[in-house]
Amino acid sequence: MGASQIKVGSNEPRTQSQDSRDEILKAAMHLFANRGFHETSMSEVAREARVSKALIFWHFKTKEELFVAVLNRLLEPYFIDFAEEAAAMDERAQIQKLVEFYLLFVRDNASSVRFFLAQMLQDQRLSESLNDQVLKLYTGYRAMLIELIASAQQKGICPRRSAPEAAAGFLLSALNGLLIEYLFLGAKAVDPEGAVAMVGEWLFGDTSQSSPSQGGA
Amino acid sequence: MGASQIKVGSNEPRTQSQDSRDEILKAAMHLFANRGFHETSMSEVAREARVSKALIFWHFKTKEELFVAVLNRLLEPYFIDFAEEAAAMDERAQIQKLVEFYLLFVRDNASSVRFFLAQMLQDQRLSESLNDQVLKLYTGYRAMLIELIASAQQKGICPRRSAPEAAAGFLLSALNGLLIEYLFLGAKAVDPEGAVAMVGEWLFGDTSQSSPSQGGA
DNA sequence: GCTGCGATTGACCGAATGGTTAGCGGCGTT
DNA sequence: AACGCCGCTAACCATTCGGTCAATCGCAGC
Repeated sequence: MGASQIKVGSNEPRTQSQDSRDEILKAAMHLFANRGFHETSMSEVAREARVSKALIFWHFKTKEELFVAVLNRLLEPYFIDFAEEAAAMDERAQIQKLVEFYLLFVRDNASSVRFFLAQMLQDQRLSESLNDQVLKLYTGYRAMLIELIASAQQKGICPRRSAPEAAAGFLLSALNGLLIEYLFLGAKAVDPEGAVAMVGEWLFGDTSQSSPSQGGA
Repeated sequence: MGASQIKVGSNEPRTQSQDSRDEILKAAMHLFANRGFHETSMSEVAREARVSKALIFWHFKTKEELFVAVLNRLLEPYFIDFAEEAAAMDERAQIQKLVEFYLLFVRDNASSVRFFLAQMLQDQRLSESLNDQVLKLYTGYRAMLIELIASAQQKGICPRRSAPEAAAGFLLSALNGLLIEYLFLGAKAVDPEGAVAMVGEWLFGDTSQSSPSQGGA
């Protein structure tokens, strides 16, 4: 229905097909992320993308192929390099920056994080590639933490004497716990600042508490 | 097909209908927990329960009704009272027991925990009642932790000076983090003993490490 | 103007879905 | 022996699913 009329102001000459493919991906992202794989039908995607169902199958051979395309698209913002952000900081500041970064990212990408988590929990077969990539992210983050903690311990900044691996594992668990707490209870229950302060207190024996309130039942 | 011939030796006189209803619930539990709501068809349930599909609709009006029945059945083992288990222990032992209990429970009920988590993350409408009950469990557990920590602080056992709410929240987050770590990486990555030791170290300034190994890359 | 080709569509398909219905066997009651 | 009810089933129903196909549309090159 008049799809050829739509020519939103994009000066760059993209093939018309790229446009429709993108529209389909956008619609599929939205639907898959909010309803999951099995609960989303190709007809719904077609309707939301204002495109015929057959066109989707022209762009993507099967529903699964569309799904993994969506997965990869949603995963893109997850790959950023932290290195440039923490150029000349001491270990302690780097660790805290890392923690804050994790939590802010989760807050800003809550919907896709929720989607990935649910997807990996439920349908392991469909999300094998997803599993690999997430695991890669996870181990990378973990390795950075271990290195930072070990370095901090050597410099004597960190009084805690646990093995860096164990400390990093525990810290990561706490972060993941905050993640799911955030997913369920929303922003009201978790604030990055408080968590960062908590980590500082735990790892470095801090007692400076900038925000001493935060009671809850 | 000859279903009336099956008369497994059960001496107790339960109505035949209760038997079939139970068989259906068992099959549905298995299938729902391993595949989710939308991915499980009533015909599959019927086949696994070795019962006609119509009989399922005779016991349960709709698929959703069967589902919530399964939910409640799966939730039963989650309601236990901790009070009797920790009768005459000091706060520290109680806290550690509580932590150990949490982790052991997750390990022993991993499949249903995974199912609940995925279900709540994905389909909030269908799991409203589930949400309520889990939240109740959560806040109950949290309240116990808060009380124990506060009490330990008053007695001077716990040197950490954070607000009990904050400490309990952080501890709970760590536990939830261990939960999802366990769900993804399996038993090899998380051991309750190590976690309990870690908590002791964190909360009470312990340095006794009974199992000093456990390196990882 | 014709041709060729990438992009797009409506109509269609078999399979599976959640749910219904008419009826059947067995058993306790009268 | 007739009745009625409970437990149960095979067959059926409308709808929706993922996927296919022949037929177009628009446009570049000749």
